[in-house]
Amino acid sequence: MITMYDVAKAAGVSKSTVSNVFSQKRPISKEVRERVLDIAKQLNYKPNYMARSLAIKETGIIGLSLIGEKIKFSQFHLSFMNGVLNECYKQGYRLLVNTLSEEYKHQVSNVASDPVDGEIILAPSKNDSRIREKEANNIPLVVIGKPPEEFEDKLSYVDNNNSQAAAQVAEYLLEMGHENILFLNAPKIRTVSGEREKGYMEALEKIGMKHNQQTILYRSEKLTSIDFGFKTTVKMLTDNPRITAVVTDNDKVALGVYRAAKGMGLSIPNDLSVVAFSDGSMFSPELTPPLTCMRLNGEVLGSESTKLLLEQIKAEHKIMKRIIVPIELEERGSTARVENNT
Amino acid sequence: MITMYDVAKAAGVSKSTVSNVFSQKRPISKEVRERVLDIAKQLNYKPNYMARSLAIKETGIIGLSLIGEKIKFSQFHLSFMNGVLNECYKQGYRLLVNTLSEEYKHQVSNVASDPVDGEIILAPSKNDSRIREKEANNIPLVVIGKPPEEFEDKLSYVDNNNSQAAAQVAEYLLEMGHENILFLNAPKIRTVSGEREKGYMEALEKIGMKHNQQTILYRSEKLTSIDFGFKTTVKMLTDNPRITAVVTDNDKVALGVYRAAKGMGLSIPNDLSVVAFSDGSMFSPELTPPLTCMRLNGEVLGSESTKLLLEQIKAEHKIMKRIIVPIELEERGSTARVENNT
DNA sequence: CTGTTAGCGCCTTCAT
DNA sequence: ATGAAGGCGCTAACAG
Repeated sequence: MITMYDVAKAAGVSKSTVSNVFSQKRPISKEVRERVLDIAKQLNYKPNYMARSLAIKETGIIGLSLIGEKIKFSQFHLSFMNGVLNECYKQGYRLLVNTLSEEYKHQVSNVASDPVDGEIILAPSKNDSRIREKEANNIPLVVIGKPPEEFEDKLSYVDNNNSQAAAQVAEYLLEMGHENILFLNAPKIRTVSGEREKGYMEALEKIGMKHNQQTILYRSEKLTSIDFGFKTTVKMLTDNPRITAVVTDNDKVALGVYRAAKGMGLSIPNDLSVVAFSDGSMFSPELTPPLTCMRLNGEVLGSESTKLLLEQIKAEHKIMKRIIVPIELEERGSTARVENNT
Repeated sequence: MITMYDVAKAAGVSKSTVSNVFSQKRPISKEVRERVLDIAKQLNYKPNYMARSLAIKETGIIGLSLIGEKIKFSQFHLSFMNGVLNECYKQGYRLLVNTLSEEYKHQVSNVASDPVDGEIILAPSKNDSRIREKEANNIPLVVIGKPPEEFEDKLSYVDNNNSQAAAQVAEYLLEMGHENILFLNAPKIRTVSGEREKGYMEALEKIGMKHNQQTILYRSEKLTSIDFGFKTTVKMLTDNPRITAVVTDNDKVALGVYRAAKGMGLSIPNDLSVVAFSDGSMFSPELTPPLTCMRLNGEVLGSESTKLLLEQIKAEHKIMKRIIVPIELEERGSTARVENNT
């Protein structure tokens, strides 16, 4: 490997001169610079990224920590990453996708700091070791979604108006005459599930409805979204045929609901209305009619959180900001009024 | 920042002992190891990634070099990344998504090596500076798609059977009676466009058809895929109404074709058949009927290329392999026989 | 404007 | 099984 020293020697200058030619941190006479650059090219020299990072204590990389179903990206992740990358690109940062499992991380050999200047954490859980760890090491952090309570006043986050959105869904369905609604919520350990439940219940209580707790179910992380949607719907609709609407955590769960409805001979939206929290970008021939959704905007979440993180990385002192990205109801074909003649 | 030295001092041992506790490169007595680990936890110590990488000359990171439309990921990229990440995950590597523009890279300050052990390069162009550069620096490389000719015998790649697949499309359409076919190919600088053209033309010539060169068009990188599909279709079908089929580079181009057909009052597939090279995962209400496609398998491409790259990184000597992932025709609703009574 | 001297935090010989 | 010393390639602080 060819180093700065080789270039310096060949050009008849000192290492620091070569360093400064590349870093442009101090003025170098034109002739010297050109000579150095010329020799560097001849020798095919490139400054070593790691050595540089070690010296300046910056990596120019931000991390994105995802925990997906079997680490598979969904449409939402895709939009999100597009937002993140776009902003990284503008500001000259790179993105490290972090999907190393907790399990793997606990191997001693791998308990190392991450090569990043900051990190975006998606879908925090109630006792998230990722947050605890980064926070302890003073690594700039932006969380997507509501952080666990103990951290809520300590870090920046970008979130949707989940509570309010859930209330809106409830009001929307109630207004259309639905009284027995099945809510297939996110896994209980995700902070988002609590937010949604809160808004949802408040809306129901506001109109004096004694809502049966039983009809809010939380996905287990052991089940895939599709399975959860399918199995739960079959079971619940069999037990309680008066259910006329289902609200789901995401579009895959909704797909499971569609399949269940089809299997049970129920028509959407005539017999069953479906609404999903989703970025609305999933279309599949199976998803007919098109899914009414509370439309998350993955790309905006991605770009906003990245801006926030980079701002924090560059800032002198710690700053805290919260950004709420509103999600709105997008009515498509999967919801309808309840027929009076039931 | 707390370093190895601090831990060593607190534990009453030497730096190298601490180092070996973490790296497990040489045996350490149980008591010492536990004491060190204990103190490390108390002090919240984590080995520094950059320092470690500098010393051992490994990063544990692989790079993925993408050049998309405005750096936006498509469905294909998504599947591809899922394949890559899955393999990274299994083998304990991390993924760096590299979308820094050429333009940006040319700023002197940024002409630095990448912090990766190897790189996957997507969609090579005929004179790809990315390949040239990595190759010159002896960085393990896997290319997705056919590399430029000068490198074809020098590096590993994973490709689809593009030439053969294009021939199959041609035969398929000819067999259904189509004689005037519009081929909206990939940009000319992408090596894949040549591959496809080759197979396509051979198939046409085989049945003795003098095919008019004019009907193969290449997307300009200045146009978005959708615009290219739309504008070209409108123009070509206006000039030559006898065209009964369109083959497209990807599903977004196909979407443009659908829009054009709709605008011109043509029905798909009755008046116009459409086939796309696509991973078949794009569905949108606009894409009705479902698109017949030569189905790329992004996930397999991703995982195979990653396996190949990691194998190469770990290998003692340079190895070269080629992997061909077949793509097959998936007939859906957008293609039909030509009516005889034309 | 340029050179010299110390590190950055870890790993790696070579000792013991 | 453990220490001590030198080096990975670069930057930074101080000189001039």
